[in-house]
Amino acid sequence: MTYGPALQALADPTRRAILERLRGGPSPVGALAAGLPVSRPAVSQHLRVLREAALVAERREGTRNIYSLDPRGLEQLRQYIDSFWDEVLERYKEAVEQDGPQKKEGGNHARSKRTGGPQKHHG
Amino acid sequence: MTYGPALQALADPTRRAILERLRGGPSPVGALAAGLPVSRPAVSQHLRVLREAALVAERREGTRNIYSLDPRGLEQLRQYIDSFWDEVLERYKEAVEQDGPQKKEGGNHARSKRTGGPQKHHG
DNA sequence: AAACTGGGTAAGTGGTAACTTACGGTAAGC
DNA sequence: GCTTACCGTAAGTTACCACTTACCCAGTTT
Repeated sequence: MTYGPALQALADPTRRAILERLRGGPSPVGALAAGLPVSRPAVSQHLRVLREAALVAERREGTRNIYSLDPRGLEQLRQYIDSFWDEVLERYKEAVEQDGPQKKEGGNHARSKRTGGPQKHHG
Repeated sequence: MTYGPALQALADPTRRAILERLRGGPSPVGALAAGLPVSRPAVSQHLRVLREAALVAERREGTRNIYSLDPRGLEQLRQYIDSFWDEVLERYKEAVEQDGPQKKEGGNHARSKRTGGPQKHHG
């Protein structure tokens, strides 16, 4: 569970832009750089970081390197986030039990909608 | 969906350590700094970043500031990760359909275990 | 073989982020 | 009121990161 490199990789906007462009499918380096406001070597360096974080995978095809999204890094990130989710759920329930019934805020301090309140989403 | 600040906040190991310490429940600043290898002002600055990323919440209690985990930032992060998950699933299936049946690699190129292969985990 | 395409690496630079010490400001205790 | 905890902010320093240009290497084409 080495989520550190993945989190550090995702901190950079340019690297996130690279991942966004990979949503449409695998792509060689040149095509990636063509759609970004930085030079091709910069993209190469970013791809290296993303690869070491297991967020992208590399595949050689003749003279070009095709990059694609790698599930492994995303999986590690998801596990990291989810591990906090359980904690935050616990603390949130505590706060609700102590704070909700006392104040008359309608009792929906723990919102039922997905956005806005914590919610178990994985088994 | 402003996942940028949250991702940038989580890139720093010290900030992640602060969040780890908040797993056990809310805590004042001094207690947090006591368990970390940096000075108290440094922790204060980190808490500011975490607060602006909606990863922690602040509550004043007399002369001390109690910090706790905030669900909102985590929710945004989860949505961001999950948005990639769907894409990576699609690409992965494509790769398996094209690569798996042709090569005789045992057919388990798409692994069934949760760690190692992409998997739908949210409705 | 020579030329071309595609891409990773090296070296250098500017900006920024993380940390420190010093200070100021508010609430509690004697 | 004065002192003592608790904490945020200011100013300054250092280290790292993203980017650029220049260079080099592998594979393709004619």
